[in-house]
Amino acid sequence: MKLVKNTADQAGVPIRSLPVHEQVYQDLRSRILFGETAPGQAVTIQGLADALGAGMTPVREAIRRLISDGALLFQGNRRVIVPTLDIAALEQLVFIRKSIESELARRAARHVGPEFVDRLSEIDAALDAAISQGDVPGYLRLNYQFHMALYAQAKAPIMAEQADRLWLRFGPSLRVVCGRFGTQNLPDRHKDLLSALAAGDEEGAAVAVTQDVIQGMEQIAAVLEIRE
Amino acid sequence: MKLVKNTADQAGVPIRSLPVHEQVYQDLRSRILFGETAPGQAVTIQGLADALGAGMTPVREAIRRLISDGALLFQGNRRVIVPTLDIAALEQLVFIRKSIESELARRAARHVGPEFVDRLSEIDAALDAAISQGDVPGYLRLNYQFHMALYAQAKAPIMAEQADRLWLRFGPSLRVVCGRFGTQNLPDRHKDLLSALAAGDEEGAAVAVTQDVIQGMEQIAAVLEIRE
DNA sequence: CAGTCAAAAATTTGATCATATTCTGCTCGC
DNA sequence: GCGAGCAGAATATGATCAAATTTTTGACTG
Repeated sequence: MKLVKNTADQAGVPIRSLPVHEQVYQDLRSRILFGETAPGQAVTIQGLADALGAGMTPVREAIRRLISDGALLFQGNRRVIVPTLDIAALEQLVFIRKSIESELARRAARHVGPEFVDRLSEIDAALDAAISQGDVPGYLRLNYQFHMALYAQAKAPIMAEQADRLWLRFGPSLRVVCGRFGTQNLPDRHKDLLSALAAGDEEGAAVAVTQDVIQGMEQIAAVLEIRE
Repeated sequence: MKLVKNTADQAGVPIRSLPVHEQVYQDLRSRILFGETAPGQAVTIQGLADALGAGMTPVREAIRRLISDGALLFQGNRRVIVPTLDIAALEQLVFIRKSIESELARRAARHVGPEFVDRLSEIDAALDAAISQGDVPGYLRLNYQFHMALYAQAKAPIMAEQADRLWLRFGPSLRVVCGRFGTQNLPDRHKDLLSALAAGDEEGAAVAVTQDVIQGMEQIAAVLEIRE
């Protein structure tokens, strides 16, 4: 797979060609976030460079960013892996997520308009469809998209970025959960959230998100405890 | 300034030579954190490479990491600067810091022993000395050291890392505050914290840290409002 | 004739790569 | 088992190309 260096697309509209290091970053990030690279799996610079047809300098930069994001772990030697969650890490993630994401929901509820609720509902409908079809990758992507759309509405970019980064830490494990339990018993807290948003109920939105966070993390915890 | 490539120090003890990109990262990080590079100031890859006597690849990696940390800002073109805080950013930082750092204090209080309180007290004494001598860099470093030592004791590495990263965002502005107001009117909330810790009072520790956070952020806010 | 704006050259800086070097872990023979 | 050497992978450099900024220059107008 060769990355193109495009200054204009075929329609003649000048598309800002992203730097290669940015493309590699996005690519690798999404692979990790949606569990395509499993926890524990090693990531090599040369392997990635070869796979993406890029030089090693951009790959190197992408990997450093992802290490800083917590999406990759630099093991004292020169080895880089996708980190494996343990109970202690998960417990900390729950605390931080509850604090930040509930506040983001609260703030988003302050800025919603009807068109926004519609858009979220659309995503949620697609999400339900993915669940009933057992489409795990689709579920993971839409769930992420749902939350990020919500947080973008909060008009608190720094908080939203923090939340976003946290998803990189448990994303890989979420995939493992779905691989083990399927998509059937994924209760959906999003309906509560949508009605709270439609009513402009800040606290209701905060509670709904908190519930969603707890529930998701509990599923991961269940898998972790089995593995012990 | 040339970075040494040491496999052993002069005493013969094998010292693990850090990779150049790591050295550059540490160096630049501490410069930003303690305000040696002012907010708004541009950071160039080649400039840094020349200044540190390093190649551009390691410098590049260090800069990417710091961008991911929020310590540097990548401006759409290819320019990188130390970001300038605004009120909205500061408000978000206050919220996150209160949530995370108060919890870290709570957890640290659970794990303190007398020797730890002693060590913190030592740092605090040095901090007082720096304040009374008007030693701004010393104050900034010791204050950071005080908080990080506390958070390390909480046995919650992920939360501590999040907190650490946030300091990179307001550190540069703290320096500006001290440059404007000096070190004299820096009230010190650390005494409350120390006695709470010594008493094993989790909530007391949490409150003390929250107060410390609020007070520090208010000082920055005051400067921001002047600048408007 | 002077001032201003714009175009173009020059310089600075960023992006990428190919390559040399060093380090790590592993294997094979003793 | 244990140590030397080997394969592979990471680190780091400098060269090269491209993009952006700055400076220079020149023409046109008032």
